[in-house]
Amino acid sequence: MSHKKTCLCTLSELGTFAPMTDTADRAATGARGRTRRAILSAAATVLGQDRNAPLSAVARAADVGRSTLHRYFPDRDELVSATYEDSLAEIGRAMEEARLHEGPALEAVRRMIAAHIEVGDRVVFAFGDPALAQAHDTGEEADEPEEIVALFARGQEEGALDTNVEPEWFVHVMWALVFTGLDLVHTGRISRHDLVPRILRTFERGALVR
Amino acid sequence: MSHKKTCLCTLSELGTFAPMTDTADRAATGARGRTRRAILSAAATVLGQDRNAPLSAVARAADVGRSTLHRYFPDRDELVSATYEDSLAEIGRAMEEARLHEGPALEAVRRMIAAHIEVGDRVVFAFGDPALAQAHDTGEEADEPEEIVALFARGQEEGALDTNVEPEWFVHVMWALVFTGLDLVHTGRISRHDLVPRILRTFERGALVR
DNA sequence: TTTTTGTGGGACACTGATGTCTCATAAAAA
DNA sequence: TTTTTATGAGACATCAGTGTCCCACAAAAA
Repeated sequence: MSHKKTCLCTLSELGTFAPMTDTADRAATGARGRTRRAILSAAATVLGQDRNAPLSAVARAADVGRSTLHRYFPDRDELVSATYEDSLAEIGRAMEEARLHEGPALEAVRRMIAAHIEVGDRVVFAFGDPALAQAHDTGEEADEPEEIVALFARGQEEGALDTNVEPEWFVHVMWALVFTGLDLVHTGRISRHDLVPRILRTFERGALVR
Repeated sequence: MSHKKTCLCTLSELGTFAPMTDTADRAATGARGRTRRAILSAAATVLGQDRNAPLSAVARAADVGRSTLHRYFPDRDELVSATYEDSLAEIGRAMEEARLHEGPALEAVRRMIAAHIEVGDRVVFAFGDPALAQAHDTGEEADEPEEIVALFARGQEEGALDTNVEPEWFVHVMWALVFTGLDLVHTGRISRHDLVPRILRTFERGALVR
């Protein structure tokens, strides 16, 4: 405590860490956590719409100063990374609630699509840009989430889904419908209420009348 | 001809127009037209992938100098406008070849989707960014092309397509599948050969097995 | 109270993209 | 040939976005 002002070296940075919670882990504390979540949420929304939006736009949407944003995420890359990971976590939570392993696969698919719409902003951000998924995850995995592919595969095994295509194709088709649908809602062409049933109908039965 | 060097005023710009073809219309002449088309084609491809790509990237893709690009299209907006109009024209030509008014609507839809894939780069550029269509066209029309909406509507009247949704919905679903499919081809996940049949199958019959 | 923490507002230098110009050089037309 | 046309390369000023600092202020904790 006595070296606070006498120390000229980079130890002054310790002042930034010391106030952290005793558990010494991430900044989940009241004020810090709230600000952090506000920034991550705003980032997903703003950068999901326009990947090249200026950071000032993110700060404005999060209702924080640009200084504060840089204080939490030093540069753009770190913000994007953190937002990506946070989005995956948020989506994962929604998937858990959808209980993908329970009941018939077809009904699980319906719950999953509805869950995707609920966390639409995160989905658009995380899966809307192919370059993102490939940049993170250390490039080892495919960019289609395991559990989703598995669910579609189960649907095929149960004889409910078309087996003429790979389950990965269904993942991308679902994303495409979700992106398009959310965009139509944003631009006010269709109501949010109609979105899920419409996507489900088209996804399952296509455009043909029977 | 005698005022070429003596004139100091902006009439010197006439030197740029005088060499134009006698018909005094657009620059469709050999060299000029070729360069112009090369730039427009490259712009559709590059800007379709990344709307914020630097103009130097467009110039490189078109195999012209950045100076030349600016000579044809003074600023970014003019390039985008010209590329948009050119893309619409190119797409329109593809639609004509598809003969949307002939035969059963369902078969016309199949020809139309195949035609979209053929001019994929233009489709991605022109219809991939909602803001584009809304910025041009003097904002009066809807951004779904008349003829395409009409074709889907005809499909509904003929009893071939689902009448529970507006024909405009089909337009966006088709675009979504085309964008996704082309992206999967670009990233080498599926072969170009399989693309059209796969999109048609999913678009018409959906994911359900029957 | 005093001290610590979180914050916003500027000011600043730096960088990449942009748009304008000039000049030299080929190719095409006279 | 000479003249015109189309082009690429480079220099240049400008601008928006970025990242870094510093300072003052308010809320929370001591």
